[in-house]
Amino acid sequence: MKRIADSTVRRLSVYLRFLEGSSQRGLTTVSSAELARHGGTTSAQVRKDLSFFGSFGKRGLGYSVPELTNSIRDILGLGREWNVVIVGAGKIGTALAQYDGFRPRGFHVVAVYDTDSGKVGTRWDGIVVRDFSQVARDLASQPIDIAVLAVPAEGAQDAVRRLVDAGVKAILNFAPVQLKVPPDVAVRSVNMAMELEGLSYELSSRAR
Amino acid sequence: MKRIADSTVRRLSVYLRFLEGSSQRGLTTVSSAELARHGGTTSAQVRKDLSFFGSFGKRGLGYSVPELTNSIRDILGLGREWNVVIVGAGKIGTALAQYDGFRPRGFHVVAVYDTDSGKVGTRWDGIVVRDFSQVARDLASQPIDIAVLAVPAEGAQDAVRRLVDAGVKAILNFAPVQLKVPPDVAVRSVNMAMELEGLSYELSSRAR
DNA sequence: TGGGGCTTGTGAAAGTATTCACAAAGTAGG
DNA sequence: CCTACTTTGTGAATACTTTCACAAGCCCCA
Repeated sequence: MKRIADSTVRRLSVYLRFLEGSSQRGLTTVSSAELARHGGTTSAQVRKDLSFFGSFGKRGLGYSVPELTNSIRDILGLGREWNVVIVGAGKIGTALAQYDGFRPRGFHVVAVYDTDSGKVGTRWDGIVVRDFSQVARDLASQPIDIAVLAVPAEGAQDAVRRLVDAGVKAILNFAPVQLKVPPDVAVRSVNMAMELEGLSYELSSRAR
Repeated sequence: MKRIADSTVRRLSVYLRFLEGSSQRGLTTVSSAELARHGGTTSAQVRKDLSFFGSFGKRGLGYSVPELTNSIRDILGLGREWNVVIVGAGKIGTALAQYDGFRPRGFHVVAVYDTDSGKVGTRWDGIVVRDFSQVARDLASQPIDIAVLAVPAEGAQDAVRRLVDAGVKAILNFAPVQLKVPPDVAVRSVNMAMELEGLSYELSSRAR
C-alpha cells in the first residue's frame, strides 16, 4: 500500500472533529466544500485525501456524516482502545495525565512514571506515579501502545532507549530534543519552543 | 523576498538548539554533516536551508559555532524579548505559565488570563491571573506580541476574536480546533489529540 | 608557494503534494 | 422519464521540497 503523507493524516483528524460536531448538530450529510471550509483547505484536497482510502461519498449529495465518521475512525485506528503511559511527572506530565481530552478518543492513560523517589507513590485522579526503573517489568505484564515523553531534555534520549528496549513502538515526545529511534518506532514531537520561534520568525519577517 | 517554507524554519530551530549545545561543549566549528546528523536530516538540506538567508560557512572548514548561532538567532527574530500572554488558567495554561523553557529564549510571560472569577486574582510564580474581559484595556497600555491560547475548544474562536480585536498578531493555539483569523495574524497549533491519532494511524497501518 | 583534501553553495534533477478541471453519477422536480 | 443541477472521484498540470552532484573556495602541510 502506498505511503500516506503525514499532512493527509493530520487533515483526516481535522475532518473527524468537524464530523463529530456536525453529528451533534443533527446534520446527516456534508459536502467536501463544507469539510474544506472548516478544515482550512480546499474541497479538492478533501476529496483527494479521502480517495487514498476509498470512495465514501455520493455524487450530487456529499458524504453521510455517520458513515464518513466511522470510516475515518477506522482509517485512523480509533476503533479500539490504546494504552498510554506518561513518562515524567513534572508540570507537563501531570497536566497531560489529568487532561481529559484523551479518554473520549480511546486513549487510556494506564500509568505515570518518574525517576524522582519523592514523587513515586503519589497519585492524581486515581493514577499512581510509578518508579521509572520498573517500566520494563511493568510492560512485560501489561503491554502498552504509546508512551508520552514529558521529561527534561537531558533525560529524554535515555528514557527513550529504555522504553524502546521495553518494546514501546510509538512515542509522543514533548522534550525539546530530536530523538533517535529504530525505524520500527513511530515518533511525533511537540516542541513549544520551536512553535514560538516559528511565530517569532513570522513576526520578524513581516516587519522587514 | 521569497517565502520560506515552514519546514525550513522548524529545522533552523533544531540547528540552533544543537549549536547552543555545541558551544557549551566548547566546539568552535561544525560542518553541515554534523548539523544534519543531530537534526535528523541531510547535509545538503542543511546547506540549502541556510542558503535561503545567506552564506555563513567557510569552504573546507564548516561553520563557526558562535557566528552561525547569532545568524540563526537573528533570522528567527530571537535578538529581542517577546511579550507573551497565556489565555486560560486551566491545567495546560498553568503548566505553560510555570514552564521555564520560554524565559531563556526571550519569551517573557507577562500575564495569564481567565474568565473564571474564582481563578482571577490568584497568582503563580509572581504572575497574577487577570480577568479576560480586561484584555483589550490591558493590551492598549502594554502591547504584547504573542498570545498562547489554552482554553477549551468551545471558547477558543471567541477568545481569538477578542485577541485579534485587541491587536494580537500571533497566536499559539493549544485548543483542538481549527482557528479562523485574518491573514495578517500568524497562528501555530499544537493539538495533542491529533498527534496521538497520527501515532494510532501509524501503529494500525503497520499491522496491516 | 603549490598541491591534496575537505566542505560549502547552488543549479539541475527527482520526488511529493496540491490544485485544476471535467466526466461520471447521483438527486430533484416536473 | 427527462432535464437541470449538484457533487464526487481522479488523471493531468502545477507548485513546492528535497536530493544530487560538482565547481569553487579555503585550510594545511610540505
